[in-house]
Amino acid sequence: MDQFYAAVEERERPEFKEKPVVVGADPKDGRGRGVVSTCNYNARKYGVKSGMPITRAWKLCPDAIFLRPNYKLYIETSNRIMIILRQYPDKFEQWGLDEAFLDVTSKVRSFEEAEKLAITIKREIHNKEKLTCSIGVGPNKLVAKIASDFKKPDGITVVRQNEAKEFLAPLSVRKLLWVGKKTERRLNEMGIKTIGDLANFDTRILKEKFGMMGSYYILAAQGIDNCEVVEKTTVKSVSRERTFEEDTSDIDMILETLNRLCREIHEELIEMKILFKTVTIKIRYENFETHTHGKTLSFFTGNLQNLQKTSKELLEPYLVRQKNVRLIGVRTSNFASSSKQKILL
DNA sequence: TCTGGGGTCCTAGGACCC
DNA sequence: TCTGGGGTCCTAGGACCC
Repeated sequence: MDQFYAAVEERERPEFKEKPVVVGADPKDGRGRGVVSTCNYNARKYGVKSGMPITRAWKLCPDAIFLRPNYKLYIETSNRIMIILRQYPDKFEQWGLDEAFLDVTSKVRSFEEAEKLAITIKREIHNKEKLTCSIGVGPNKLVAKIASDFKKPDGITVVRQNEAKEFLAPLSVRKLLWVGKKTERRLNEMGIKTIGDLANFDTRILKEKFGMMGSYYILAAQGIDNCEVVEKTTVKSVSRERTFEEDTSDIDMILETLNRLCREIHEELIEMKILFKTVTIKIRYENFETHTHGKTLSFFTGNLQNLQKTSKELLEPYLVRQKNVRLIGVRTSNFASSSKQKILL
């Protein structure tokens, strides 16, 4: 979907359309914490981008409309879009709230037919939801995903297998899936800037330096990706975290927040009928130093007091330091279904 | 620039079992 | 004395995704 959160907000409030819209944290006149989730194209003209600190966005474009994300609305919209998409492929994989992979291999006979199908899908989404999206058609997930990003907004890009290598070669390595900021920097230091550079690089050295991912990058640079389109069905962890409005040393307040995060997790686990065995806390100090500390119990539980007591015990050793706290978080994992498992409290 | 929140997966070390 | 090999599970940190 194109600038999904911002586009949904514009749909609900058409008068926003002509203005820069930034969805994310509250900028609080330049003292706010957090980042930009999504912004519309009018805001991008000022240099605002997703992931940017909200204070920076506020400096770049103080007159923009700054909105807090309305996740309920985005999730509902996303769910309806995913229902539309599911009609078309053999295999379907949702990717976040606003992206999806559709394996249509057996539904079409050629890339021309695939492109027509892409047009049909775009039209249906636009008719039903008044939103635009950009679609990539490719021989595998990797190429399709990069192609989907090639022409935005409201674009379609088709890349056949025999065109894939040429299509990728001039693009930055950063465009590859699983090449983030750190890997990009490491590759750049090795003189690898584009996917073409990567395709021509010594495979032995890449494997040596990047392990399993190295092997993936080598194939990816050739336009090869054997990953299946597979729906992720089971949840592996449920977590909550909170950045305080100001760094704090108020232990009562920190522990109160911890209890609240535990309650929120507990409610979600009950709804999902899930028991957990592992609790992990997270703490970030004012200098951004971050630690996690976890414990696996000897039994599965869904009990709120267990969660609160365990997370408090895990967090306490980190609260004696002479440093203000920026963030705390709680995560539960190692799940069993409560309908199958014996419940121990 | 001053860095959210919800996730997944990988790595490396260590404990422990037979 | 100086010590194998297969396996599982746990822990902490980090990179990456949207």
